[in-house]
Amino acid sequence: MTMMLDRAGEAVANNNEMSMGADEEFVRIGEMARKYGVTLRALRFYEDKGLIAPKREGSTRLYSPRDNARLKLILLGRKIGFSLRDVKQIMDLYDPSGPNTKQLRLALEKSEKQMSRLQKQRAVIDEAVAELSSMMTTVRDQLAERMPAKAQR
Amino acid sequence: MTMMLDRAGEAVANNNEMSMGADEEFVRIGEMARKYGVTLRALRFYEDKGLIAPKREGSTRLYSPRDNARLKLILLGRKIGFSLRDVKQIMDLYDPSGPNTKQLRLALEKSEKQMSRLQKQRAVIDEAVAELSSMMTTVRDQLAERMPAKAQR
DNA sequence: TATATCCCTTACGTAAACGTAAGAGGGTTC
DNA sequence: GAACCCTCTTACGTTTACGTAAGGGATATA
Repeated sequence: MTMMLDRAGEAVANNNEMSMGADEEFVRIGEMARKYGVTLRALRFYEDKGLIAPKREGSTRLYSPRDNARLKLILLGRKIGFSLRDVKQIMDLYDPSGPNTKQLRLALEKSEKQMSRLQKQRAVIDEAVAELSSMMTTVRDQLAERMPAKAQR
Repeated sequence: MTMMLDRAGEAVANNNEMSMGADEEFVRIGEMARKYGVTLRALRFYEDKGLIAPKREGSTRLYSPRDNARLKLILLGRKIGFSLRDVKQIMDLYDPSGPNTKQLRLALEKSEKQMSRLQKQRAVIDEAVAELSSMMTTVRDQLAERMPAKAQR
């Protein structure tokens, strides 16, 4: 039942760089997790799926601002119901030196499909709600019948 | 890709009872499947899960009108988003000789919970739709920027 | 008898996104 | 130096409702 993340300490204690160079922009997995409200497992999972690739310091992951941006995109994708595969396909098209037209087109295409899926889902849910509430009425009535004129709660 | 059911013939051909007694009310799995638009696998699965228990003639399943009613309930349950477990728990409370108050209560309780789940789901979907459509607008704009004044499709 | 239909059981496969356990390696602190 | 805290890898487990394949009877028609 422990589905919470590690609840890391302030992670201020662990800082290997004595030089304190201009690399405060890199954060480790724990901070990343807290920052975005995801678990360590999730971050490693995304990496495993090729969605993000933090640099390493030994075996420790270090996330750059760019990695932050990628994670934001991942989470946005999840929020709108994209699968990780979808997100990856779109991200894979990213080219820092170009208009990224293809990427944008794919994103738009997938978005349209997702939009219609969402509409359908909502329709299904609405139907379910309708059925359910009519059923509840029926059940309540039946319960009422089976009860002497007592408190109806 | 063959997710269709067996497309059984009219099942009129196979009728073992020469006597033609008053048992036309019993149907075999194929007819049952067609009648309710489910697969044979599904029917067997429900049975395996203890949701329905057709009588047997040898090894062949024979569904009574009562089994029909049960299946209807199962499908209704599925439609409103109940799990098969939920449906079973409710069905298990059925007592032909009684007011079935407990059953009705449980059904109502589960219904209320399900209703709130559905509401939440709808909220999530609505959020997703909102995010998605704003994203689509952005993407479209970016695409427009990257295009000489050509056809916008 | 060959072919078509229907039925049966057993049992592995599937999808998605992680959860969770196990065992172990640093660095820090009291 | 024991106790913490953070991090790592490997790898099996979870959820739900069937899909699908394999191998085999039974019946009925051509």
